[in-house]
Amino acid sequence: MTRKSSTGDSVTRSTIRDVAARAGVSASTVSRVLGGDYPVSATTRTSVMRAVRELDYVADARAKAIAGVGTPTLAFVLDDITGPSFALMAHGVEREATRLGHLSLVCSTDGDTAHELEFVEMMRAQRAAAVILVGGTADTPEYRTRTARIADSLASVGSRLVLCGRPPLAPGTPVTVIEYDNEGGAYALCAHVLAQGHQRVLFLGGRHDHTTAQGRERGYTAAHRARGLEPDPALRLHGDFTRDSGHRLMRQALSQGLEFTAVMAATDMVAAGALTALHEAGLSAPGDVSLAGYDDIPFARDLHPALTTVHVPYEELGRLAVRTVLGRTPDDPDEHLLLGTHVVVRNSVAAVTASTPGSPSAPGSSGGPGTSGRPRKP
Amino acid sequence: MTRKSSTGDSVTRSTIRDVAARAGVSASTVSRVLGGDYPVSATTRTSVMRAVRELDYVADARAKAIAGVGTPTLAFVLDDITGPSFALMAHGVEREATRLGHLSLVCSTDGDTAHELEFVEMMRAQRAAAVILVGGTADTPEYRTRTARIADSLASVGSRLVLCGRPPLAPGTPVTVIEYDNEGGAYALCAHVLAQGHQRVLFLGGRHDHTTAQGRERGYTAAHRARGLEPDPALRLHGDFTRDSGHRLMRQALSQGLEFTAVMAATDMVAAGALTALHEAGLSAPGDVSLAGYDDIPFARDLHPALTTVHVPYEELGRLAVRTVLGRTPDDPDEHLLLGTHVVVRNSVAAVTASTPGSPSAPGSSGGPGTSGRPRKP
DNA sequence: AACACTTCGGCAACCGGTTCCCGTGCGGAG
DNA sequence: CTCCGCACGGGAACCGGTTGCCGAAGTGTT
Repeated sequence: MTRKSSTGDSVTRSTIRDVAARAGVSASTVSRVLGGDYPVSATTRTSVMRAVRELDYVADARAKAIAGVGTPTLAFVLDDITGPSFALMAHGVEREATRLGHLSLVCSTDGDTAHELEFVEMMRAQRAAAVILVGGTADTPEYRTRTARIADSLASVGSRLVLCGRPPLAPGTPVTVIEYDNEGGAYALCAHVLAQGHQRVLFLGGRHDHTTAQGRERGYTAAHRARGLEPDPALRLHGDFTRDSGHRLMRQALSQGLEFTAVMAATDMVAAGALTALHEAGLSAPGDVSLAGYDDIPFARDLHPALTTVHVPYEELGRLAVRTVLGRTPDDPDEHLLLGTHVVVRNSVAAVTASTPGSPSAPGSSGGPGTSGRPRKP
Repeated sequence: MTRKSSTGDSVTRSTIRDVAARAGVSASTVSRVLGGDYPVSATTRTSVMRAVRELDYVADARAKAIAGVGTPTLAFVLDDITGPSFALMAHGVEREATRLGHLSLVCSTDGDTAHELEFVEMMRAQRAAAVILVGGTADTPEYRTRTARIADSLASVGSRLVLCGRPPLAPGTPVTVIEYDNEGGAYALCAHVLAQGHQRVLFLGGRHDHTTAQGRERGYTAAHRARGLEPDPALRLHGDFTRDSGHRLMRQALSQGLEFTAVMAATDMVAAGALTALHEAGLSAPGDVSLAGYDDIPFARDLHPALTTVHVPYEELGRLAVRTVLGRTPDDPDEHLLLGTHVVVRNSVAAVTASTPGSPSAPGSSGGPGTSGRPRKP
C-alpha cells in the first residue's frame, strides 16, 4: 500500500477502482453501493463499505460533477469582505448555500472591475450554478454593457448572474436582481432629521457615480423637497464608504467653516469616522451636531451616542439571493426583488434647539458648524 | 445549434469537440491551441481561435482538474465571517489565494463542530489543496483527536490542514500552524494597565475552554504576578466573544457591585459591548473606569474613547497561512509560525487617581464599580 | 420440469478534457 | 534523387467517476 514512505505514511489518493479491487467487485458496484438507490445484496454492500472505510475513500467531487451528478457550487464576488455590510451579505449567501447543500466560492475585487471580469470567467469555467455580484458599483454605460455581456455569457453555460444590492440592467438581460431601497430609506431618515427642526444637514456621500450613494443622495434631496426645502449644494461632500473618508470629510467640513446642525452619512462607517472627527474637534453629538448613518451595522449600537440609522436586511438579502436563484427553472421570468428598509432611532439625532450652538472651542479647527440653527433663506 | 429556444437563445454549453468540429480540426488540436506550448500552424490557430470566440467557449475547469491540470482550490472554514477579525483573516486568505491563482471556498460553521467535520469531508472530496481552519476553538481532548484525524485524512488525499490562530496538535500530526501570541499580547496590555496604577482589573473573557480566551487570560494573570499581585478570581467573568456578551457581563458586574477601576476585555467586540453598558449606567471611560480591548479591529478607533487594545496582524496571518501552505513540498517538516502582536495605546485607559470614583449615580444598577482605587491588601 | 420473473453484478460507453504515440507531408542536405 | 528530420495533426488511452444494458443466478408458478 505504501508507495513511497519517505516520511511516515505516503499519499494514498485511492480511486473507486482501488475500492472495487479490495472488495472483490467491479467499480460499478461500488458506485451503486455509494449511490444508494440501486439494489445491492447485503453481503456485497458490507464488504464494499468495509473497503471504503479501510481506504478512507471519498469520491472525487470534480469527477462526479463532470459526470453530471453532485451539487454545483455557487460563487459570490464582492468588493471587500472586510466591510461589515458586505460581511453580512456574504454570511447570508454562504449560510443559505450550505443549507441547500452547495459550496460557495468567494472572490474580492477590491474595487477593481478588471478583477471582476476575470473572476466571472473563472466561475464560468467552474460551471458555477450562479454568480452573485454583491454591493453597489460605479454605474457607467460601460459598466452596463460589460455586465450585460457577463450575464449573457453566464447564461450560455447554464449559469446565472445575480445582482445583489445593485440596480437592474436593461430589460431582457438574463439576470436576477435583489435590491434594497436606498432612496426610500434615505428619504425616511432625512425626513426624521428634518422633523427634528434641522434645516442645514450635511450629506457625507460616497463616490458620486456609485449606485448606492446615488440612491441615498436622491432620498436626501427628495426629503428636503417634500418639505419645500432645497438642500444647499455646498453641503454635499463626496468620498467613499470608508470610515477614513468620513473622518477626512468631516474635518474638512469643520475646517472650512461649513454651517450645519446635522450630518447624514452615506454609511455607518462614514458616520463612525465623522463622529470621531467631531469628537476630536471637541464637539459632541447630538448636543452640538446631530448625526445619522445608514446600514445599521452591528457596531452602530456601540458608538457613543448610539447611532440613529436605517436598517438594511443585509443577511436576509444574501439568503434571498441564493434561494431565489437556486429555486429557479430556466424559463422563469427574470426576477427583480426590492427589499424594504426602516429607520432605527437611537440617540445620535436630537431636536434642534434655539440655542443649538456651534463649537464652544474646537481645537485645531477654525470655526465649527453653524452657530445658528436658522440658516439663510432656503 | 438551438436545441430548444423557448425563451430567447438557449443554453449552448459547448464542448471542446464542438469547437473542433466548427474549426474543422480534432479535439486534440483545440486543446493544444488553448494549452499553448505545442507547435500549431498559424492558420489552424486562427481558425480555432475564431471558433472559440464564436462559441464563447471556456474549458471546463473541473474536467481539467480531473485530468491533472489546472489550479486546485483552497478552502477556509471559520466560525462566522461577520466577526471583524475573522473577516480580516478571510480577506488575507482570499487575497493571497487569488494572487497565487487559486480559488477559495468558504464555509462558516457558526461554532458547530459537526459542521466543521462535514465541511472538511467535502473539501477532501473537492481535493482542495489545503483546508484552513481559522480562529480559536474549544480545546478538548475530543477536539484534539478529531482534528488529528482530520489532518491525517486530508494528508491521505494530498491535501493539508492549516490551523490559523489555533494552537498546534500533537507533534507528528501533518499540520501547518500559524498563530499569534495571545498570552504575550495580553501580558503587555495588562502590564500597561497595571502600570497606570490600577490594581483591580476586571477580566471579561470568552468561553473558558476556548484557546484564544485561555491565552489572553494567562497573559492577564501573568502580568499581575509579575508585579507581585494575585488577581481576584471574582474579577473574571466568562461569556463569549460577542458584543452582547460584553454588554451583559458588564451590566452584571455593575449590578452585583464588583469593585474594579479598569476592565480588560478578551476582544474589542466584548469591549464595545462593555463600553455601552458603562455608558448606559452613567459611567464614563476612562474617567470612571479604564477599558482595554484586544484585536485592534478597525472600529476600535471609533469608539469613544478610542480603545486601547492590542494589534493582531490578522490579515497578514491569513496571507501567511496560504503562502506557507502553498509553497510547501510534501516532505517539508511541519511548520509552526508564531506572529507577534503589540499594544496600541489610545484613550480608553488612564492613570488611576486618588479620587477615581465609582458611579456618581448609576441608574438601574445597585452600586457601581469600586469607589476606591485602593483595594484590600493584595 | 420448463418457464417467467426478479435480483444482482459486470461490461462498456460516456461526461469533458489532456497527452502519448504515431503517421503524414514538407523541406533541406548529401 | 534519395534520405532524413521536423513540423503538424489525428487516434486512442486516460483522468475518476456514473449508468444503460445485458446476462447469470435464484426463486416461484403451472
